[in-house]
Amino acid sequence: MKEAVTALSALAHESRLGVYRLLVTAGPEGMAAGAIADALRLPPATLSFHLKELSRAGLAISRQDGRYVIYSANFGNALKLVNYLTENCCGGQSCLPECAPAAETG
Amino acid sequence: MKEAVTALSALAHESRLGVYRLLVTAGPEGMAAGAIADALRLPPATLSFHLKELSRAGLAISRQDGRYVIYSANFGNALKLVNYLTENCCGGQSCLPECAPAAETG
DNA sequence: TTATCATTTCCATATTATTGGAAATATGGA
DNA sequence: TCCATATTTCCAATAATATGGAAATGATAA
Repeated sequence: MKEAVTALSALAHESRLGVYRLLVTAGPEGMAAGAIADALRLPPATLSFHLKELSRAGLAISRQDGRYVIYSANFGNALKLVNYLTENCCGGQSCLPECAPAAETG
Repeated sequence: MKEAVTALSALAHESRLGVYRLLVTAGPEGMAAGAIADALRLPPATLSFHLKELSRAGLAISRQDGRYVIYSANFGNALKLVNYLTENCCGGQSCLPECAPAAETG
């Protein structure tokens, strides 16, 4: 529950939802922070703040790649959230199948 | 997008997420505000505030029934939100089927 | 080491959300 | 009408969150 609230709070912001959706689209290879900033026209400090929120909430993962920090969506946690929201939706059991996001890493 | 942020904000609170899940469990017949307050041990003014938020976000629907105001989950919008979050998750198309919540009303 | 680029931290400010008691409003019954 | 019950609005105190420039940190290459 606390986890779900944290994840929902993280997504409940126009910039962060934009970042999250961009990362979902980018797939497992992810995007560098600077590329995200360019795409969404956010100042570095502001983006960094939002990326930290998404990471803290378990919705984004970062890895260092040279001078760049690459962010990618954490598909597993995103789907845990979706399942949590739809629990009991269709009479007790989730109406959603497990989603298998592309497993290739990088 | 604005809609999604509003819905996520509405769910991004422990009390409101509790109310939403209670309503999902209650199904289309819904629950009176007082019964929700009892179940979650929330003072009337506080619950009213949160119910208004959920309604404003399109996640709950209210109807008057005598002296009671009955709230129920808006399954359609909840699933629109879920689909929005998982768009492009599995390579372009949603990996979720349409959910058909019990259609009986009341 | 020095220069350069990428990202994060610091910080003060501004904005918005949350809380719940008390009063107001709405409904139905006697 | 008058009473009891259900819910909402009012309000003011409190708390949490968002913003972005400037400075600091981290990483690489020459």
